[in-house]
Amino acid sequence: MPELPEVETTLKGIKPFILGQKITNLIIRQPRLRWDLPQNLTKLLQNQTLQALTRRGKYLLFRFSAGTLILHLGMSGRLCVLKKDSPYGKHDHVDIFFNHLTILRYTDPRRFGAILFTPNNPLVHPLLSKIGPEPLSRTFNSTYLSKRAKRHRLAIKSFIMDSKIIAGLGNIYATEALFIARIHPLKPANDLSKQEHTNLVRAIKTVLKLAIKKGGTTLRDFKQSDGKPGYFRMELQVYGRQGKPCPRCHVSLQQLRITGRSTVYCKQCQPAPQKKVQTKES
DNA sequence: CAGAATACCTGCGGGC
DNA sequence: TGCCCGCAGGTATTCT
Repeated sequence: MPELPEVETTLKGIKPFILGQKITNLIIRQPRLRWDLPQNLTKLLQNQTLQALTRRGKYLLFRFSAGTLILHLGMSGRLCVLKKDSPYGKHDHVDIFFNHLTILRYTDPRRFGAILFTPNNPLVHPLLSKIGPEPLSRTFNSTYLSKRAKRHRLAIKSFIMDSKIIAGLGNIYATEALFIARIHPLKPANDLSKQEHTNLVRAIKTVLKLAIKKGGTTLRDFKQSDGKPGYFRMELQVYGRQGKPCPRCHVSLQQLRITGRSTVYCKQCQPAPQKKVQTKES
């Protein structure tokens, strides 16, 4: 469910309903997520007014005077805004009540998500301190990418999915960006040319911006306050389309597995990397 | 040290 | 219909 654009969509969807509002209560039905919820979370948040809601990578940051709630949606997490007394389901683990009448509900079947609290600057929290630049910021550029790639021989797809290199890029968008940039996902990161780095940076920004734009249309779901999640529908060019024709050249799309993650690419548009030949002399 | 495998959970679709 | 298997948008932790 949540890659960077969906987290951004979630943020935009819930923000107008809860910013400046005061937390009156919490209902915790399931405290066991990736890590157990803080024991005293209700006490920490009670009577706290939401001062700011921001995003860092795939983490949502809810700032209060006492500190910051750090929330990650994991693989299957969702947040939605509901009216009080809305019926809850099996995986609706946490309800945060604002002004007695609005519920911010956290739903997560797989419970890979996380909810943490820090009294300090969240950006120095161990989970956030090592995250790379935001892909849509100016600091994420080809100079940065080629500099970081120099030391790494691993597949470019794994490289750009490393949050220490870039914040928030997941399997779908890594796959899509490599297709757009016409780079084979297995190409070693330090074998990319300067031009390829430039193309890849541009492709990442393009695909994320477009996805966020499309996610914007789902904001209506949040406004309905009816418990429906914000769907994120978009036109994926290659992800999940293995065996189907490449949208550019119509050759059948290939699938492979890179460090456990399914990867789709076009063998014609994304030519296989040159294999390095080991010679006796060198 | 880089990079790969593993672990955490539930649900779903396909094959039998 | 039901069981078993593999797979799923993430990432910290453990291993080699």
